[in-house]
Amino acid sequence: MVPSDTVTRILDAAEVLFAEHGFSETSLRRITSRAEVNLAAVNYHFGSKQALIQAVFFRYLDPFSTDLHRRLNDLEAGEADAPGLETLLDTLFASVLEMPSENHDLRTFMKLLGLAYSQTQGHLRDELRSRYGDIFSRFLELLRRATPELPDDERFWRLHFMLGSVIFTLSGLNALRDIAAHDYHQRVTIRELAQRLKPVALHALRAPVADIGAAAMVDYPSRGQVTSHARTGTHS
Amino acid sequence: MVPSDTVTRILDAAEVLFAEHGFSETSLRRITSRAEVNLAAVNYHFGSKQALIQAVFFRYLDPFSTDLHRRLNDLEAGEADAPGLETLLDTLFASVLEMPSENHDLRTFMKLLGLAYSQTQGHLRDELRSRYGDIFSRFLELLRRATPELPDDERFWRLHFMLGSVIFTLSGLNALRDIAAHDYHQRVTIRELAQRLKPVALHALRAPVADIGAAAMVDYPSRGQVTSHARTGTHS
Amino acid sequence: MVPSDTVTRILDAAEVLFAEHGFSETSLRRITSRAEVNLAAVNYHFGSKQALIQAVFFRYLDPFSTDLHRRLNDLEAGEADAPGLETLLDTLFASVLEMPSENHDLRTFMKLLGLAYSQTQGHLRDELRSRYGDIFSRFLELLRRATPELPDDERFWRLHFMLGSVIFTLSGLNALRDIAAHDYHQRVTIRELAQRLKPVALHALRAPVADIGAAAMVDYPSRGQVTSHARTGTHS
Amino acid sequence: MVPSDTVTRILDAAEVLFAEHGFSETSLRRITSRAEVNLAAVNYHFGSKQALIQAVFFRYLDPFSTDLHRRLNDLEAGEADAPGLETLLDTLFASVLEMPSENHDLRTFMKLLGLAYSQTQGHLRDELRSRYGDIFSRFLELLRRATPELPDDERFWRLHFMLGSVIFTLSGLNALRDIAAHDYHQRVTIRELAQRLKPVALHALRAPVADIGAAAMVDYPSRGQVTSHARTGTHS
DNA sequence: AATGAATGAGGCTTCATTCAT
DNA sequence: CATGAATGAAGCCTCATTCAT
Repeated sequence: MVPSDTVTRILDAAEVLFAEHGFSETSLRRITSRAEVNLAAVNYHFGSKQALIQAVFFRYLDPFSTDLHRRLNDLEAGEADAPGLETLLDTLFASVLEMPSENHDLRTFMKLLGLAYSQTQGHLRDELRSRYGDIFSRFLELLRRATPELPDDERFWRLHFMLGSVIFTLSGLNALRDIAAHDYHQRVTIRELAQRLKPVALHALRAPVADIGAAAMVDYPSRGQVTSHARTGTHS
Repeated sequence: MVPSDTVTRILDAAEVLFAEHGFSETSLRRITSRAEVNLAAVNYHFGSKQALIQAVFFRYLDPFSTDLHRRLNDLEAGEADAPGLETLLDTLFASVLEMPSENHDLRTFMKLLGLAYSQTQGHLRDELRSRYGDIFSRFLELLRRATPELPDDERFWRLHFMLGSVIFTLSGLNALRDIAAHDYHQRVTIRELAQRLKPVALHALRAPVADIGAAAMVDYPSRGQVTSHARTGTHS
Repeated sequence: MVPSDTVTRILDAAEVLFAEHGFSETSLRRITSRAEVNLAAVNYHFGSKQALIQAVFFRYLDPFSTDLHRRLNDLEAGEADAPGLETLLDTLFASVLEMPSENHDLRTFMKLLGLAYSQTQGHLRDELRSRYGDIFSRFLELLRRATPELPDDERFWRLHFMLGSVIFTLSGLNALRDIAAHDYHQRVTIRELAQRLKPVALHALRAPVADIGAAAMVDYPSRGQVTSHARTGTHS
Repeated sequence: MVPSDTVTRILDAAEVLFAEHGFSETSLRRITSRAEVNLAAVNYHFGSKQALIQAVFFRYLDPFSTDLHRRLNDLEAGEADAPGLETLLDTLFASVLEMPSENHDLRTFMKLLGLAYSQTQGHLRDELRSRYGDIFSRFLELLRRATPELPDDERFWRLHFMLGSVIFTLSGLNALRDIAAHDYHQRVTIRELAQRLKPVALHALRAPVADIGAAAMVDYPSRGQVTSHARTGTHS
């Protein structure tokens, strides 16, 4: 069951090139050329380009999913109460940060994840949902217990706000890092970014809930009325 | 200077198709076919596919940029002090939400923005930066005055966290909305989402700053140590 | 509405190569190379290889169908009674033999027709049926009146026996002609073959009808019983 | 000398798939997949795809050839005179109809035979001619004695007319049978078809011989002269 | 100002075959 | 005896672009 050398090399090459140029923009020729492998090998081992794309994700996410499950098991076994929000986030961050450190690049994968969401790869989205829906649901349920004050729908959206922060930032990390390095003379690591993100995420999840019903009534002010518009009072 | 009917129809078609399928995945044939226009018209009027992509963005962002400039003018003219954080966000949201209401779809554009960031369209990123760098810098400066407690680099990253929330959520809105509608029996509008996002963004920007130097020392716990790991204490 | 030079050259090349090597065995590369035309021209002008195959047939059969209709019109206008069997066959033969003599090769087309039947080109068969069903039905109806003594089903099968004779013989004509030339020192033309075929077809159609019901009972003799088997008596 | 199970399964699968889709259109992958056999097995056991095609035919035709030889032996041993035309045809039909009844499908083979003639499988035609030329010649000689009134060349062509009827009809039997079933509410068996074919073949072979020399002079009438054209008088 | 025709490049996939094991 | 892996060639098709009209 050990993946052959050829398979691994194709996956390695595909991973990097997809992350760098996108799926459609990366031809099989380029992948196999970089992997120093016959062009037909992709179709032989994976069946199609789409299947290769999925395989790249599976190789990353399968161990991650397993690891996170195990960590959540530990978490639930160790404490009487449901884990708190901070503990939960720490666990998630730890799983994400540690997992691929072995031989893969986290940034690469985050870019892939960003691509997966933005490029319309319907097949991918479906496959990911069906394959990793369980771990996602499990985490969401723990998050629910850790934030009982949030209505379900509000929690759903905030989770995706957070997800967007992570994926967007990390997937565009190269460009952003260049800017940051230029403007603030610093080089950030992913670990540092995680440190920065944590308090933001915590506060974001604990922010008071806006009264949507009322808010939906409030028309945003047009130009020229800006200074006198009614405050919605979500933040005292 | 009035764009010919052909030009407008191409832009309209391109906008929708790009948002729906991505840039590379949308052929000029499909665009011109949908626009009921000759295949050569794109190259005739725009010069190349890349130029068309840029034109789609300019048509959206030019009025937005102008509008936001005007609102910020009003803001600065009306008050003695620098505008507060909430006012600033309200102004931004108002500009975003109002702008395309004339004849375009905000969601469509947000998907395009998401694509622009994830798909490696180097030319686009450069073009956007040089064309809209001014308004971005202006807003960032106002944000700086509204959040004097934040170090510059921290503010930079948090702004991108927020940006990620917005773009990610809105660009994947269709899919997410379906899930939300199914699980929580509600249909969200973009305006509602903005209402949900505002308090989150406010609190995220105002979250205490983690001590990165120290945090970088802290190794994330491995599996099995989860329950006893040292809390980082970012949130009391 | 005049087909461009490119279109004509593609059709000419395809016609010959298809007849010579079959559909699947003839690549578009070979066709366009012979036609001295760009490889992409086939897809530009016809859309696909299948469409090209159909177009080759249409170019032949459309004029033939029109011509035969006109001849049958003349036939029905000129005589009070329904035309006799021999007249009918003469008309068909004349239409077939005269039609493509202008600039095409009848033998080539007959080979194509043979291919169309034997190679499993489902799409072609359907297309031909729907496009030329009318003229076929019209001819069949006239044949019905010319052979009132035949049951409908018998006529149907005999017509296909005849069709098989024509198509099979003409489609394999090259090979057969070589043999005939070698064994009988003669070179046959298609016109001569038509002369040979006519009396055969006439007598075949007028052969007495076997009693199928009874015949079906009769078991064909096994080996060793040959000399004493019961004659079916269809021909005295 | 017993063919291994693998060989048999490959032949069985190939036979059906070739008949159904043609030679070029049937890939070795499909054959081996249907036979549940390793992809390389074909090349291992047969050497090449062409050799497989030939093997499929040999498996059918070798027993048939043997059987027909034996029947002709019986025929010549049993009667003083040369066998009559009808007896000869009966013998041929009996051999054809009985042979494959063991475990193969006659219709399948007839489709193969049709393909062999129309698809340009040069190698096949040569191979069949050299392998079964003897039995063909023997039958032709008996036919010569049974139809002494026919010139040799005329007999040659009429035999091929007949052959065309058989192969064309049987190779397209599925489609034709559907039509017949729909139009005439009957389901035909191959045996019935043979019953129908016999009188037709008999009369066809016995039809008077056209005067080719003269006929070749006769120009087929053009359109508009149809009703008044000179009859060629082949059938009084 | 606009277009129909044409093209070179390159896309993914499938093929029959080979070879080391 | 049999097979999984691999490969070079070739398949059809689509692409963005150009150009004469």
